[in-house]
Amino acid sequence: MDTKDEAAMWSAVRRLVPELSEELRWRTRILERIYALGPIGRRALALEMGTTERILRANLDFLREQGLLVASAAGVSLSEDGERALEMVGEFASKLDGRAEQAETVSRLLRIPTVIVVEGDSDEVGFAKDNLGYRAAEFLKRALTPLDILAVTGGTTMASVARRMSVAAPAVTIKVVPARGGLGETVEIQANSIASKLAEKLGGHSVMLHVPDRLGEEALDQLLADPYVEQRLQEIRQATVVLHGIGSALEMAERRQASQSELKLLEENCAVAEAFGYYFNASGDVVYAMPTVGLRLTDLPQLRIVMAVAGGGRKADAVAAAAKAYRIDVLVTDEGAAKRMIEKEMDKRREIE
Amino acid sequence: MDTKDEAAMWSAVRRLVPELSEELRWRTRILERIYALGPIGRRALALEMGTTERILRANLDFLREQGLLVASAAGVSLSEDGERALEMVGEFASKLDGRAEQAETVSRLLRIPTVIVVEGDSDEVGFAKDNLGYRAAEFLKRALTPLDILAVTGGTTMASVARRMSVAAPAVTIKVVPARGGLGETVEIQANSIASKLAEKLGGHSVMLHVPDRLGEEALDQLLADPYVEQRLQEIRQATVVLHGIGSALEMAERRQASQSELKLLEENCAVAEAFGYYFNASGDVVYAMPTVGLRLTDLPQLRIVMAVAGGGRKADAVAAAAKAYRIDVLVTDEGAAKRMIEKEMDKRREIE
DNA sequence: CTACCAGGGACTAAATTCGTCCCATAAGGA
DNA sequence: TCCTTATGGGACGAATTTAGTCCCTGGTAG
Repeated sequence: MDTKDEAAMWSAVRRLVPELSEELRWRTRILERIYALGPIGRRALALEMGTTERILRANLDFLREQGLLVASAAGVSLSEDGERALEMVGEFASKLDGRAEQAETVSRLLRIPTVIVVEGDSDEVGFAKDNLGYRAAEFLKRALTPLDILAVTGGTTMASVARRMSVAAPAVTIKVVPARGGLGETVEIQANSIASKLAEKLGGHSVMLHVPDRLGEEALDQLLADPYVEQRLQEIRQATVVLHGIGSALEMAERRQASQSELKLLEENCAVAEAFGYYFNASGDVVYAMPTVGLRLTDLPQLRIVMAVAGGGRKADAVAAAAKAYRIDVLVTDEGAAKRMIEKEMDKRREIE
Repeated sequence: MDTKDEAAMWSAVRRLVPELSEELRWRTRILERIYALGPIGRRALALEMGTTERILRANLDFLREQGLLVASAAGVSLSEDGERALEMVGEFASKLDGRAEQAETVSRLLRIPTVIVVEGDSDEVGFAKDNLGYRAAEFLKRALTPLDILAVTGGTTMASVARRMSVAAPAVTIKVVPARGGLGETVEIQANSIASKLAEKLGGHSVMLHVPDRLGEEALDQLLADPYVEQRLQEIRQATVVLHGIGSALEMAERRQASQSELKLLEENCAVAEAFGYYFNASGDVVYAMPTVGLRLTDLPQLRIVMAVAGGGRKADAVAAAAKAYRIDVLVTDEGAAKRMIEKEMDKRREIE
């Protein structure tokens, strides 16, 4: 079994028993602490690890039952087996902890307060994008309050968030709106469809904004004057939370069948990222704005939470650029993207020195 | 990481979170059944899998939450992701289930009602013998009643059972006796020491039987006439449960520093197994009995439970021979031994045909 | 000798799991 | 077309497990 298959298998195992990795990591950390702090008392260890005495006790009892540690008058310490076991799972555990480290590093480098890194690489492993959706959905569900108005964009990543969102308690009745008009994608990954699906799962309701893609200037003006569209835009601008994807500029332009002149413009201006219909260069400057209606960049500062979801090594540059362009409060990404982001940023900082 | 390291790592992981590998296996089986039985109802599936509706329901809810299966009016069926996940963990799960299969095969071939196969090979992986001890101890603890008198033999395997026995509720006050007299081993693995340790863990008390190893005929007779020894033997013969190890004949003879004539006798008679101080050939015939006192082969039929613990590929022949020599109710062994036992027995049956 | 912290026991409250019914409803055969 | 049947989902209380809190005895360092 080669490495990629193994990664996929782990992904599947973690999908089947997610609490396994949590428990494993937790117990490994306990063993590590005990190993480091020699014979230590239950209460002192609980304080050290930020948990309660009783809850740690259950774990210690179990580990002792398993013969991994021994208790003496001076406190608990690792048995011979315990040291061997710790050595064995050490590599594995550091992998698990690695993601937490990545998250912190990305958070620091891109100045994004909350960063969640899921395992895998959306460009390679099939599960990764799904994990992305799952974690994003979980976070969103906890973050939303009944008063929130949630704006969402389109794309396959957003679609997976909607797909993995579990049905919430009926107490939450949230309004979900598409952040931008239709984007000429297949219907399943349009912002409208995703808003509708999310609203259904969350027990709220959604508002549609149907505008034709690729508007001309004069058509846009007419549309904005339309009272129906006007009202929808009002609702969209009242959004308090926005969930959006970030795309690689050229891939997005291609997917939207941009004209030759547009493509040329993007290339000339070194566009690397796309979000909300805006294209950004690596420094975070807007180099092109698509002629469509909806949430504008200037609306973002008013929002309570700006949440971005994007994964895959190929999107690393795009995410970094977007983070420079506007305020992102929460980023859900994957190992593949996180790794490349860290590498690139590190390189850049070295150049400056 | 090579295969052996990986096996050791898994061993450690399972040691740290054993309940979750059980969960993994269980959930995988659920997915398998659903995959096989197409859309199937919760109640029908529960009946099929020998569990209750409610308990299955919790699992199904979880798996649905994870997006691995979808529910329709016709019942639950695997989602696309579910099929992929099942394929991914399939190999892994079959490994897990492999042991259960081995156990059943050994049970059938050797006519031992209860067979438990633990992972690893005691001859190779350091953890295996410990696992052996753990599972044996767990089984024993559940099987014992307060009225039982437990007889134990010596050896490193028995020592690991005693070591891994957890402290039982004080309700159980069991008498533990050594099955045979001292066997010239180091003190930690003598039957007396093990009986003492087990009694301590179980909250019972133990009886010692100190007799010198390597008795002459006349000394043996004198000893048997001694009223103190007489009384101890009475207690030993009243044992209701016996826990014993099985040794490879030649290794045991060497360890006990057998004389040249004894070694020659064993070789000539093709002795392969040793248990309770008796040596057996491959057919299960007694070829030599050590001159010591304690439980005799003729006492075994009166016992409620005869429990054997032996692992490692090198002991496969010995276990098979012992199973032919006397009644074994419960065998705790490991993958290494089970694998070789199955191979050998299969070969033998093929020869007969 | 004393003061302190250790592990382990014990009891209670909270949370979770599990057994058991019920129901509206879609599927499938007659 | 209707009727039987089995399905998923809801609900609720009993039973079990988990977690908070306090106490006790005992070893150990100063």
